[in-house]
Amino acid sequence: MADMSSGTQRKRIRKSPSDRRAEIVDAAAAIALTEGLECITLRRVAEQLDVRPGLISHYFPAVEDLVAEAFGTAAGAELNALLPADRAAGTPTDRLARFFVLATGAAYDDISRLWINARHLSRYRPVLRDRVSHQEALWRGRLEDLVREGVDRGEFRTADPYATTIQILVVIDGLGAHANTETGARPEVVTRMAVSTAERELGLEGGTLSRHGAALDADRTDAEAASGTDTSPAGSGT
Amino acid sequence: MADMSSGTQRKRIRKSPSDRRAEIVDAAAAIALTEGLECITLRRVAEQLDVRPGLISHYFPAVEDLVAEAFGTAAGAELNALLPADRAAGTPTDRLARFFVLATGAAYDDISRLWINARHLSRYRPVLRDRVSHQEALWRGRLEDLVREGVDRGEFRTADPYATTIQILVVIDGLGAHANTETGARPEVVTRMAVSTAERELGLEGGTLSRHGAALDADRTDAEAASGTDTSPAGSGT
DNA sequence: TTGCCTATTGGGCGGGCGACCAATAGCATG
DNA sequence: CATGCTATTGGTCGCCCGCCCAATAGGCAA
Repeated sequence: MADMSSGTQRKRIRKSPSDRRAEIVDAAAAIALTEGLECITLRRVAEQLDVRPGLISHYFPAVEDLVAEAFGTAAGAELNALLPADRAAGTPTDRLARFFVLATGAAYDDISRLWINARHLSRYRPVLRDRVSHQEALWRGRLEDLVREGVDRGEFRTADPYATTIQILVVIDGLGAHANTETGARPEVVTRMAVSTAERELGLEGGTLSRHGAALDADRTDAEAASGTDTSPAGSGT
Repeated sequence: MADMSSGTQRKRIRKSPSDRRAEIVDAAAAIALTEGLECITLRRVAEQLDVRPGLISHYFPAVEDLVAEAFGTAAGAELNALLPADRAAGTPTDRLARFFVLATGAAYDDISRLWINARHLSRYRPVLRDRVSHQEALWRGRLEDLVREGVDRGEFRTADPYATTIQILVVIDGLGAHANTETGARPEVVTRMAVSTAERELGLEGGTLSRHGAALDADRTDAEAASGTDTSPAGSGT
């Protein structure tokens, strides 16, 4: 215990490459969500993990790769939260309603910000652009599967599940576009645009999804109140 | 003509502050459109105008102000191109149809990119954020006026012109979100989403705006073929 | 316990950025 | 033509960035 004052010489902690790598990606993903993708710098990530910048460089010789990886992790985690892959989580209608509840609330703003961020940065960073395209395909695919399942079960009705899926996503993107600038409140009709589009394109009676959503929202709120909020994807401990 | 080889010592050209300032803003706006807002740096703008970086600094002590100004100029010019302020340019239906032709074509991609760029950068730059909000208000206002005029003339039918306007803009934003990443073609239904939304929300028969648009598009193409493309806002010489 | 492999450190290099300032030279004015 | 105002220059400063590399020390295996 020679020196316990300021962090003059932290004891080195040696981890397995795979653990360390995962740790770095997670830290970068957390930074991406809270501060933005351009804040993923060698020094910033290193500081977060309390290691030296060179170490980050060692695992990611090119930072752009880390940025892309971080985005993929964050977006992927959110996708799993919004549209769980397993089919046991309720009827298509229930799951779609849940999706809209989560993707329309103010809690989705961080994700909107991330998408705007990534789509813009894609202009300059090819590796990230590929990742963004990949994630877009994943989101689209997951939602399209849900739509098709609903059609198969007779809950939804659409001639072109693919086109319907894209239309829903376009509206969601449009609603999220203002996450960094919006100030005032929007008319109810606008807030409901995503749900309305889905109901219209899926041949559902107006209000169907909203009603399911309201019920699910109540459940979700109750669960959170009882067990603490653990819906967030990456652990942003302090 | 003593020295015409490398630019060893360019003759100074002295301009009036207002001229120079405008020149700087225009150059910055051009850079914003072609390369992105983060490429508006003292050195880059100076190079474009063939002056020294210090001069830019002199007119804009804080670069952020120049960035905001440049965005405002570019976005404002585009707005005037899409939705001319004067009411003599045809019936509301015609003008709205023209708007969609211009705002949906591939030529609009640069503008989409600019909006994505600005909305993202707004996260970090307050001055820019204010400008973006202001431009959003202008676009919204201009479109809303058109909608109201159409309602007054009995061409459109909507209970809430404001909400209708926002819905149209949300769809346009959603369609433009992928300007940096999109690769393949989209289903026709998706491409037509903006027009469809407008027709639905304005109580127009399906296809009304498209038909007007097709006619206008033909005219526009003819005119361009005859007189050269001069629809672009900022002169990007060379 | 000893030794080795390698994860980790510490430091340095070049580059681009915004900001600042004293010196210079256009150009209108008299 | 001479003079003065000021638009413009040229250079510097500090900051943060990505990238690279030789030296160091953690911790598992022998």
